[in-house]
Amino acid sequence: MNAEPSPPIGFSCGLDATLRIIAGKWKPLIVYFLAQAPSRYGELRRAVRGVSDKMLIQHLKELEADGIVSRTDHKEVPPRVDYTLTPLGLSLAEALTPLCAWGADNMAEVARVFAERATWNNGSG
Amino acid sequence: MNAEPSPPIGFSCGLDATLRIIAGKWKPLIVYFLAQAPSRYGELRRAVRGVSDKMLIQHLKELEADGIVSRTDHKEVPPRVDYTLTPLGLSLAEALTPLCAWGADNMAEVARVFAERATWNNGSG
DNA sequence: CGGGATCCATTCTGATACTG
DNA sequence: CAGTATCAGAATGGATCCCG
Repeated sequence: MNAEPSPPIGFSCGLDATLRIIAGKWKPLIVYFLAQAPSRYGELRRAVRGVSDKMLIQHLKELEADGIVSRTDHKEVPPRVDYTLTPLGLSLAEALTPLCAWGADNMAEVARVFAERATWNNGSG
Repeated sequence: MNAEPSPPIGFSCGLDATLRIIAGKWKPLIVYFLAQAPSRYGELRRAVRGVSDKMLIQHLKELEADGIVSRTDHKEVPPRVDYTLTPLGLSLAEALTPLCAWGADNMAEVARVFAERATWNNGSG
């Protein structure tokens, strides 16, 4: 093999630990959005544009198991479920803020890079 | 489908843009490590524990195409190649700092959560 | 040392259809 | 409205062999 067998819970640094929590395409977005607004399932799904029901539910469950989000089922009909951040989740969302700022600050740059990258992919016509 | 067709380059927020860049299991680690030390290929591979040659090279190329890292081939023998952050990459690394701090601060919590999660998986039935 | 190509298995993600 | 089941496809990663 060409990589050291990594220990199950050993983190190389704090960032490594954080990544275990936010690994998943939509998790950072879910956490960050929840920090800005109280959110029902449907609201969340509209906010995190592009996510499917399957992934949203799956990530929500994992985030809940990880102590980042808290689920409240109001047991009404029609169904109403609220997702909110735990204190731990809130602190994580705050740590995410600089990334949001970075993206906003360099959005033009990022968009340009991805526009170029798109030209490679459909170069076939 | 069950999700709105998301526009190719439309970002819902700055975080969304950032995620396009650091999407990839090892990218944040690569960027963050590069911010701390000048790094040859081999050093990087040892630093980002668990990554395979295949993924490291692949992510490095993408990061280079995205203007985050810069590759310098010294054309020596034995081969020596250095990877460094561009100014853009450096600013990204700085935005990653709070996540590293969060992980360090909550490492015990994260480790505990993952230890519990491990018990589900090998509950042997 | 640094980099590359391939095969194969596992995991993650996504699209569709369905339920209460 | 909220959540679930199932299948298809892409990404990830291990192992292995190759090059300068």
